[in-house]
Amino acid sequence: MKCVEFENGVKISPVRDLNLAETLDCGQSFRWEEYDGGYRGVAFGREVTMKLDGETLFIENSDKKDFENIWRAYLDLDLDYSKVRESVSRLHPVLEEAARYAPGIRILRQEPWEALCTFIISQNNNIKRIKGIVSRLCEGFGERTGSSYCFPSAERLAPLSPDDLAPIRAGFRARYIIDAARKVSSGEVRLGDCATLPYEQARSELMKIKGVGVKVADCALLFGLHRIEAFPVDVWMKRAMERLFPDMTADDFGEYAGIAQQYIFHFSRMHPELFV
DNA sequence: GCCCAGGTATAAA
DNA sequence: TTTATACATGGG
Repeated sequence: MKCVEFENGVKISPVRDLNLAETLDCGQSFRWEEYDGGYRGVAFGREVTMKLDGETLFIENSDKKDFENIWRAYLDLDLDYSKVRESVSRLHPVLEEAARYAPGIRILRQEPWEALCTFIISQNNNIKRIKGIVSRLCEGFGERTGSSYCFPSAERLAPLSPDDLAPIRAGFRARYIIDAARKVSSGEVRLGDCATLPYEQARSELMKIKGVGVKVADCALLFGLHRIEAFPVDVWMKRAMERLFPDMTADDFGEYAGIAQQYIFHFSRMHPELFV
């Protein structure tokens, strides 16, 4: 995989098993928008536009250093997803179909705090509205970068009260966001340690936060701390499990459970009629 | 108006 | 231990 700089960014090739729409707009990050034939968004304080032409990935408004420090890991480019698909496809024929349906899904390595916070917002909510709330949160409290705003840090939100978040219209989740910000910034919840703690302990650590149950904890672990063994089960997955995998439990999905879950989640969203 | 949305806290059985 | 309900908001 080679990375070379051009006027306004970097181009990387070859990049296989990546589809930007499937990866950036499949319900794991809520901060990417279609823009000029690609996707524009902010992560780790950098606003970039990503475009894909065949097996060449263009990251505009970036450089070699940021690619190595941020985007390489963000897009999980060092994991061979062709092998992952082979592996999970062996588990179940429906999983094979789901993986073949969206072979360009990759699990993002997002900022842990952003993943935690956005999935707190996600509870009993829909993706369109989650995006709106997250966008207002960034515009209202994040620092500017380029034409957009960074995700506000836990330290920035910790001194606020739930009422201060009224403008973002997060509803009952506002107090959960503040509780999370306080516990993360004070170190009462050691978010960084959740990358290496045993899985059950990492889950418990996050569930010290009000409004964080098993689903939100698993999403934060999977999308923010790259614990790909985490297996978030939401209402869709519950239905999919009952309907399509009645003989399997979360443990049967193996080391790539989180990735398998995302194939199924995306597939089930695209084919809701199969999940009545 | 009613129902639902990448759930969880709380109370009651 | 399991099951029912409220929760804020907005789109269908």
